[in-house]
Amino acid sequence: MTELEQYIKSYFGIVAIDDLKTIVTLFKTTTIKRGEFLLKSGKYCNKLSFVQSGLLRMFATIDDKEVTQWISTNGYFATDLSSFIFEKPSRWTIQALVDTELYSITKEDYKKIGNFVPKWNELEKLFLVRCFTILEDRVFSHLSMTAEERYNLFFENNKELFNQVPLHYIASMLGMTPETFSRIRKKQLL
Amino acid sequence: MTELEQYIKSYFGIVAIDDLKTIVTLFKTTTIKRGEFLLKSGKYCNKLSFVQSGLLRMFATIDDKEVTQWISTNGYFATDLSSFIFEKPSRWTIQALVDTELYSITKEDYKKIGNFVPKWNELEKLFLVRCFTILEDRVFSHLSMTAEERYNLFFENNKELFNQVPLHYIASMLGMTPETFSRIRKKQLL
DNA sequence: CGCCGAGTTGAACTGAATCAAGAAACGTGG
DNA sequence: CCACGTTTCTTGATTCAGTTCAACTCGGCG
Repeated sequence: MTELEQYIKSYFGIVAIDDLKTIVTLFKTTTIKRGEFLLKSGKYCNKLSFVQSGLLRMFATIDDKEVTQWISTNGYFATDLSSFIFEKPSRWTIQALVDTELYSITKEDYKKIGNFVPKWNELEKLFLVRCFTILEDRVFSHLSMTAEERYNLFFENNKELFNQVPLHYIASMLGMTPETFSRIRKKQLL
Repeated sequence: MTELEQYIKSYFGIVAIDDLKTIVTLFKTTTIKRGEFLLKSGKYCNKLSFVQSGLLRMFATIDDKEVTQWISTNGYFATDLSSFIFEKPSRWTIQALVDTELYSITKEDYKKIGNFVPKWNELEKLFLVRCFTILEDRVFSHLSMTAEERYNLFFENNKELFNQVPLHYIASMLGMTPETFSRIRKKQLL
C-alpha cells in the first residue's frame, strides 16, 4: 500500500476499497530531482502532487528575498491550491530540496474523480477545510505569539523536519530571520 | 433580491434560478443585538451565517487579551468553518458589534443542500478555496510585510470598514497594537 | 585542497510594544 | 436633551524583541 492510500484512509476514514483504488490510479508516479521545479511563479499550477518521499519547498520571491510559505515532506501535498482550482497564474514557486518521488494528478483527471467516486466531494471538502484550518492556526500564531513561541509550537509538531531541511527555510516559514532562529534554537537546546 | 442571493450569483456565476431559491430558502433570517454572541469559545459552531447588515467580530481570548481574527460586515459569512464542518468545539467567539441581520443555516439543513442542488458541491468547493486563499494571503503578509505595509494593503481593500468598527479591532486583526495602528494612520492621512 | 552554503555569534540598530496620560467620541440613564 | 462614565483614539517616552550587518566556523562536495 502506498503512502497516498494510507493518507486517504487515515484522513478520510472508511472509503470503499474500490473507490480508493480508483482515486489512486488516477495519480501518476513521477520523480523530480534536487533543485528542479514543480511549479514556477507566474505559471498555472496544473497538477496536485502528493509527496511519497523527499522534500519540496514552496516560496515567493520579493525584492530578491525568498519567502518560504510551505515545506512539503512525505505524506503532504504540494500545490498552489488557488491556482490549481481557479486556474490562475501562481504567485509561488515549488522546488525540490532533494530528489523527490511524487504521485501527481492533472487538473483534467482531478475533475473526473467526482464522476467515478460519488463520495469524493465529501472527501475533498474535508481536505480543503483541513488546509484552511492549518492556515487559520498560522495566522493566529502571528497575531498572538512571539518568534520563540512560534518556534516551539512548530518544533513540537515537526521535529523530524529539523534534521531534513536547511533551517533558514523553516525560519522563513515561521516569519523570522535565520539569526533569530539560531538564537532561539540555542536557547531551547540547553 | 437579498444580499445573499446577490452574493451567490456574483461569486459562483450562473446558477439556475430554482437552485438559487432552494438554497436561499434554507437560510433563515435572524437578528442579533449589539453585544450579543453568535458563538462562544468552546461551543460547537452549529450554523453558518451570512451578514445581511451589521457587523460581527470573531476573536479568541488569550491571557486576558482579545485577538481579533476576522470582522464580518455585510456580504460576508461568519462561522468557525473548522468547527462547523468537523463538529468540534470552537476556539473562537463571535460577537455582534452592532445590531446585525443574518441569514443563518443550521448544519443539519446545510447538509441537505447537496441533495437538492447537485451543483452545490462545486460551489462549496469554490467557496472553501476562496477562504483558503484569503488566509494564505494573510500568512504571506506576516512573512513579508511590515505593520505599515499590512495596514496599507488592508486599507486599500477595506476602506469602508475604517469608519464602521473601533479601530483597535482592525489593529488586532492586522497583528499590531492600537498605538502602532494610530501612528501609521496619522502618517497616511497627511 | 579550496570553495560555497549553512549555521553561529556579536554588536549596533530599529520597528513595534509597552507604559502612561490626556483628549475626543459615544451611549445610557436620568 | 443633557450629564456623566466609559470606551476609543492619540501622543510621548521608554523598552525590548527581532533585524541587520559583519565576521567567523564548520562540513560537504567538486
